[in-house]
Amino acid sequence: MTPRACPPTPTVDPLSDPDEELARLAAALGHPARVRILRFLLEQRECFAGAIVDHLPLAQSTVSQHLKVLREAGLIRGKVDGLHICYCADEVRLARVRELAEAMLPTTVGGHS
Amino acid sequence: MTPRACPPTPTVDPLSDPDEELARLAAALGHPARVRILRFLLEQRECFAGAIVDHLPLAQSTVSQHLKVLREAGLIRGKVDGLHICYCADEVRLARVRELAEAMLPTTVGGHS
DNA sequence: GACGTATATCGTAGATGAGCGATAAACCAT
DNA sequence: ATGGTTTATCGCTCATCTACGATATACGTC
Repeated sequence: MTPRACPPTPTVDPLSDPDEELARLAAALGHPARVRILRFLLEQRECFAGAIVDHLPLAQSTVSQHLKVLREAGLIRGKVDGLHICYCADEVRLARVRELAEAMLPTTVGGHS
Repeated sequence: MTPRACPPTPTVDPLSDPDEELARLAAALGHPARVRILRFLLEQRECFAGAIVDHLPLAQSTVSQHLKVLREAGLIRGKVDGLHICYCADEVRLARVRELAEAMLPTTVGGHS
């Protein structure tokens, strides 16, 4: 019974170089805590930052730092909701990750004979 | 007329934690030079390390370092061929990246109405 | 064996990242 | 305005990453 999905605010500077773009996205995913945050957000659909802090064995400031990295990569979005900040995964952006990963692999592994 | 595909030697310690696994793979992809190397290898199907060095604006030792990171992540494999070392992308491992990325997204973004 | 070639590793300097506690900023309630 | 709550930012330390030149290792040739 979550109130609402976060509003669309995907503002990431559009990289001209696709290698750069993939590298940046991958780097943002390159830490287990950030993967956990992302997975948690996808499970919960959305939640306050405090819930994420409670969910991880890290200090509040550290989690906030990881959230910043994910935010700057465009993978999550935050919306102020009174005292809290409501975070949610940016599924459009995640789809882009998938798209880039799929573009790297011309065909599925299929026949390796 | 490439001599042969590299032999299968995918020896990466099997991580129990899928978050860790994804984070490690993403971290290996988290540098533009490494993305370029990987894309180059997929285009060329396989090539000697020297060709990769020539293809990038980096010192030989730096490229060798990046190759090591990719190797340790299991994303590429190297086979000694006389004086050279023949590198190729490990498509099984790359498929795993895709698999993990897809598992993160329960459904495609599809309907955003 | 001596020499040239190809690749990896070492050593180092500078940049970036991870983690924390402390503090600031923004908000709500009283 | 004061005080409590939530999140972001600062300052710091320690570790890791990136890049390079120099050197080591392994191979093929002579």
